[in-house]
Amino acid sequence: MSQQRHGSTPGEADGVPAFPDLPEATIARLPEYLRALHHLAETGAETVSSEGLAAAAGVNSAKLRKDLSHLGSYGTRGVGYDVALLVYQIEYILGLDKNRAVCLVGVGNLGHALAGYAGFASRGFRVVALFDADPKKVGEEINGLIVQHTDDLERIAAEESIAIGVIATPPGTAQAVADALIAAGVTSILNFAPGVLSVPPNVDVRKVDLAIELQILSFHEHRKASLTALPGGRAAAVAADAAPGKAAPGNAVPGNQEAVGS
Amino acid sequence: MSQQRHGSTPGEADGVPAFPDLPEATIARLPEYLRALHHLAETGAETVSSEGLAAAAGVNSAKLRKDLSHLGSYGTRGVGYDVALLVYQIEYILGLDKNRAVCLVGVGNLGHALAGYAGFASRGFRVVALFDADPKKVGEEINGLIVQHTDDLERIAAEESIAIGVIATPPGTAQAVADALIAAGVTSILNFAPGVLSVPPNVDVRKVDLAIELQILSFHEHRKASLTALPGGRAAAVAADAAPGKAAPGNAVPGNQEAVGS
DNA sequence: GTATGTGAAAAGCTTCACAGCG
DNA sequence: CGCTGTGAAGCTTTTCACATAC
Repeated sequence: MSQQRHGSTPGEADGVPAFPDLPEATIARLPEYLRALHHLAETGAETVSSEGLAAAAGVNSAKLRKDLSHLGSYGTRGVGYDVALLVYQIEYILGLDKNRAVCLVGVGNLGHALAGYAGFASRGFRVVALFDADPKKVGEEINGLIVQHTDDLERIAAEESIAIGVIATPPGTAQAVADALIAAGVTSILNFAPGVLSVPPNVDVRKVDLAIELQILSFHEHRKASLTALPGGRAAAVAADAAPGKAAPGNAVPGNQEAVGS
Repeated sequence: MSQQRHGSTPGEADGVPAFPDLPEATIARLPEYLRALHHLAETGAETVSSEGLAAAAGVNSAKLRKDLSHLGSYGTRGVGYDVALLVYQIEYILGLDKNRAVCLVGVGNLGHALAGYAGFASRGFRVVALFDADPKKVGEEINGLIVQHTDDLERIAAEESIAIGVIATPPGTAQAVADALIAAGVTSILNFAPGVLSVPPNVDVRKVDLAIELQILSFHEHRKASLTALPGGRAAAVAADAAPGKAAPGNAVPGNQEAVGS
């Protein structure tokens, strides 16, 4: 995450738009900005201020401006940002103009739902193959796709030039699936199976663990309860709404609400 | 996110174990440590070194030690950590001994899968109620629970003292559902619907957006491609494995793999 | 006048490296 | 001697506040 600068841009002075190296925290927020922008575009807005977009995305405006400044200067002082232009720029940076092929491994409870998840298709991702190790599931049709056996995963993933593999198998088989995906040339994996995947450094893994999310919330419940239940009673009230300037709209647990990843 | 200090600990000098205020980043990793510890316990290990546990959880050992040091000193120098003791301590801190009641709103594709997700039950969370606004779904039985109408959400959630509400509705109704949950006294929400929820400051929200995860991966695909495909060819190789010290095992996109929250 | 873009300060998090304990 | 616990250093991210441009 720090290859080329930009400004003292080495090489590539001509056609190719030098790839800016954005902070990870910024990258994780761009999709949320994009969603907010699409929403604004639907309501007919042509421009939006950093204040307005920040509110729609649930972040503060200084952060938003700094994030966008990393992409280049696409705002107009005294006016705001051009919605359509910004949509285009963010989609370009995120590589969403590429219509990437996704495959999904593990068609259990969760995998089944993911296979039918409209949010994927509506954002430039095509689910092109489904796999499962269970012979009973192989052959089943879900959302227009036939479930194939994981034995064929490596071959088919390579043939279809899959860009992103989604793992929704039980934990025990996740590593083997990841290995097969990687062997087929996949370099991005979204992992729903609990546990850590071991992958070479050029492969990006993102993990979503639903139980972990609940456990984090449980911690906060525990914390709130332990403050409220204090004997004496007065500490409860104090703690419950300390942080006076903080009564902002729409956020709470900080490392989240916008930007899951991280 | 910053109510009580600790150190100049007010009140509570006796029985109640003053609640340590852990860094958010640490909290987000505790569940992963816990999973790794359970796994170790199953294999019969009684103690584990920071090195060993760190590897199992996909973090580096210094980070792990610092995280655990926030809970207190539960390790033995020269030996390591007692697995059972550490499991107990982490479960206590996370409040997992409380068997919290969870309700799930929106039994569509994804909600249906979540209702049957074994990972919830196996971690001290009881799904006690399902809701949907669609009359066709009300009355349906999923995993032993009858789907109820969202009109009754507020009343039932209050009656059942729901601790955590999971929202898996379409984006348009998520805010209304959140409002109803909050009115019923729910102070923790896990939101799968795209978009930002507006909640009072005492309510914690965590968000999981599957499309955002894919978009972040798409960015990294785009970045990798733009480095590899550079004309001249040599810059490609250089960029592809810059960051020499980074060839670590089992991780990649940093803000993630362990600790989604983020 | 208004809102962006950005240096500089502050806060938060990670890594280092080693003192200290078992 | 090995491994934890932890100050201190280094890095990333957020926030502030204002010069700059429209």
